[in-house]
Amino acid sequence: MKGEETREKILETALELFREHGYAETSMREIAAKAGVATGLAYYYFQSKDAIVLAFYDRANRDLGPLLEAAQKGKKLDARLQALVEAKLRYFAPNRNFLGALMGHAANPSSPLSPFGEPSRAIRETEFAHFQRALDETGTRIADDLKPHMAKILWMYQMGLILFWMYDGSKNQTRTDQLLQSSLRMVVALIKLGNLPLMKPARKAILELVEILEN
Amino acid sequence: MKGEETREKILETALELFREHGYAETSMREIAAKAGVATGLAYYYFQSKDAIVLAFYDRANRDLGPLLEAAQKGKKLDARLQALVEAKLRYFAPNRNFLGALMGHAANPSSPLSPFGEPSRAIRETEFAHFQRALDETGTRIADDLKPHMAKILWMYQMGLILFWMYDGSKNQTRTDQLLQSSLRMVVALIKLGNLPLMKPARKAILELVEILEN
DNA sequence: GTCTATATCGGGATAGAC
DNA sequence: GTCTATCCCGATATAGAC
Repeated sequence: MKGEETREKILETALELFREHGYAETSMREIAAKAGVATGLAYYYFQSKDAIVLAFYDRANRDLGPLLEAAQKGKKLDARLQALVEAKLRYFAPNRNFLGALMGHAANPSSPLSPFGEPSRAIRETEFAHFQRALDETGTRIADDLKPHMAKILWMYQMGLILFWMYDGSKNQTRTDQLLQSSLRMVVALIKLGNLPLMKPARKAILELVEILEN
Repeated sequence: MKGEETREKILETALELFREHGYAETSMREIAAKAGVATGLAYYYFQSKDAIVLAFYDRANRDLGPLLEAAQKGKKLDARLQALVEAKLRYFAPNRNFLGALMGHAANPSSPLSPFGEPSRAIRETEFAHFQRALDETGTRIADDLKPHMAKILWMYQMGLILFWMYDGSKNQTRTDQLLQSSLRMVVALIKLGNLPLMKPARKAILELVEILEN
């Protein structure tokens, strides 16, 4: 067993243990032992425990490509957005428990595990693109001033939903489903409303916020 | 009363080191050493490193009492809200660096350090009360359906601002100031707008969200 | 009740030999 | 590429001094 195979074996074992016992509760020693390698070797392939998570993000991003592709079929914006979010939640569902622990780092953009940080930039960009595509292909009309930011706004909305889902203690995360339904209606309604000329001041306010948030 | 002094000494030293080197980078051994006590004693007074942070929250809450009191002077809602938020930011400013590291736990309500968790419930409640008071004393009119939730909504808004501030890399956190200005105007405008009868459906949507979020 | 000293455990991470 | 040994950390436990 060499190189890439060993790496894969370690990653696979680590994720298994994360799912079973949680992230913090799983030690590198355990991972190495169960994978049948020395502790040092695990560190040879992954600089840190965090790095294992980044590898997981990376794989998730690759796997999600076709799934999100398939979600881009609806004719209407709300259907697309719902499909995009649901595809993601479905994919991550088996890992929901340990992902929650990781999202603890979400708020800190300088944490390597934060979805807002540098290491996950590439992943984030492909996600923006999916939202952009949903907007474009459904012919959603958006006022010129807001247009360049709308995909990012939707992405942030999605992150909020995912965050909620991770800590949703309700059975089968039914509360997340409710939230998705209600909030989605609101979001789509707001996008439509936002086009009215009389909403210009509101758009300006939102724009101001978005620009401050983006640096 | 020798005990209380030692406790204070350890807490003070810990916060100093947290400010200087960050939370994760400071060890209990260091804290004890610099405080001139045995490691075991630090654990005698604080069950864990986290417990030191909780003690800090606690003291902050006591200290903030009079400061927030003083902020409740404005005649208008926006002035009050701004004063409340600014008082808090001012108080926490010296600890901004290490607080950022702690907020990493913010998203996880089951973390003992999360501002949304059980251990900080008491603190949270007094904060709600301050927002409620600002609403009451400025005679802010709020539709009956939203009324019971408005203080909590404002509290969440404030937490968002604090979160932004903690990771605001701009000089003197000027971007936070901007964000406070722009967002505050929006919030107040929305509260006023929300009273219009034609906003009933919007209120209902918000209410739905708040109720799902509150369990 | 307050405090020191020390031993011990399992954790993340590293160095260096093979 | 792989392993063994080691380091420092947070945390726990304990024995004993005042």
